[in-house]
Amino acid sequence: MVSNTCYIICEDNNDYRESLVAFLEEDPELICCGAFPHAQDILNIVTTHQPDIVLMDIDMPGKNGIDALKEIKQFNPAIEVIMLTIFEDRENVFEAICSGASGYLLKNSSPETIAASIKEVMKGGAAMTPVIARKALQFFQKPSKKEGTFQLTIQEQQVLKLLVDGLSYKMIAAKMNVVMDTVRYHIKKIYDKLHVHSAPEAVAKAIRDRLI
Amino acid sequence: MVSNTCYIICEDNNDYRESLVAFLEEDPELICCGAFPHAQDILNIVTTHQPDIVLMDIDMPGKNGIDALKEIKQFNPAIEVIMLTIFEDRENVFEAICSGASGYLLKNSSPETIAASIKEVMKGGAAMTPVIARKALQFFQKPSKKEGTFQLTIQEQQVLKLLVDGLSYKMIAAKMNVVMDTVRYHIKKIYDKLHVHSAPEAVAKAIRDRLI
DNA sequence: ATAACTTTTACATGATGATGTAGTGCTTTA
DNA sequence: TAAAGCACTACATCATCATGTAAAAGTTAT
Repeated sequence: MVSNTCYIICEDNNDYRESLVAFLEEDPELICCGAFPHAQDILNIVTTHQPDIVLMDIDMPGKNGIDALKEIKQFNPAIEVIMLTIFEDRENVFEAICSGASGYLLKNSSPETIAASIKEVMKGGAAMTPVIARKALQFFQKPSKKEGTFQLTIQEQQVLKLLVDGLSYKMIAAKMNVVMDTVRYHIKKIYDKLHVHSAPEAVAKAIRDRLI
Repeated sequence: MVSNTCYIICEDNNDYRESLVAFLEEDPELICCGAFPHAQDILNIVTTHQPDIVLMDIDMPGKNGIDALKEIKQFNPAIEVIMLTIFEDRENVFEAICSGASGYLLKNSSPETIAASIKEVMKGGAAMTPVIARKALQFFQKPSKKEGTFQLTIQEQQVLKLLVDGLSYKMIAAKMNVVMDTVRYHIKKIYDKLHVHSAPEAVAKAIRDRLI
């Protein structure tokens, strides 16, 4: 069973686009069903050409590749998108990944790598160079106790966790087998340490700073 | 300039551990400075053997690999850790990545792949099979409006955002140029839609489901 | 245009939360 | 051992929140 993959490419550099397509033509599994110097009308493009996968440049005149990516994913999440770009800064990588890109390759990648990446993505994998992967991972490696966990005691951490889970003072007290006043005591100290003055604030801070 | 890499391995399967080490011995750049069938005393191990990188199994008798990973990273974030395991479920991958693993490989990876991964990590990259990478990426591809944004109206979204920012009803009312009762009205509806009964709960849900 | 719905406002009330003061008991440290 | 610090408890008070009912005002649809 031969499964061919139909791809389109949006890339404003004519030389790069054409030579990449020319290379990929060599591979019988990869079928180019469209090559465009922009992503202007991306939704029309994908409805018309029905690609399995889109190779998308970021920096293009008119609509940029990340906005195009968002439109595609909103329109049909089943369409895979690999970003193909010269930018490898945190912001672009983060934006692209969060918006649903299945891969992020630099343009200086070899065409062989790009071909292999397309196939990996079609097999349910993600395509990234190791350095990009590292950047991606760093996004959710908790900088948690970056400020030293705010020095919360065990009980305070426990109370905070239960607070984040939406429990009332009364319920927290029950869970911890203490009296409500004890819970108040701990919560006051939590507020002081987190520099907040209400439960919603504390919860937001706890989650965002990954204290819990 | 030859830069040798010193690694240790924690892996309870003797055959696997020994054959992997034997293979890696072939590579003059990779120096095994310790091989252990457990991670029991991991902090002592790393202080004694000073590895650049640790290959860590997850399922081991005594201390599991993820806990060991956490200890290592807390002790010295400069030590790279590659998880080497048979588990590729969401939870383990997520835990490992969040705890600072620089790589996550399956044990059925070829030893050549493992050797290459060690070198990639030492060059500042991350080591993951494409499928693992895909799982990792999915963690922060916003499932945002997975349940249809909970159908919050514009005002409700606005109120929710301000609530998450820690504002009181009074402050929210002022910001939105409405009376406090209006804020109450919206908040009640938000609670109904989110199936919660308090501000902390709403805030937690909003942040976790990326509604804001 | 009228019914149906949404948004805004008002009023009321019981529950919960935020904060302060203070006393007891236990552990740590000088 | 005395001082200091932390955890727990108690009591008090005012503010804020959660919820309900209800009535204008504005919108949408038939």
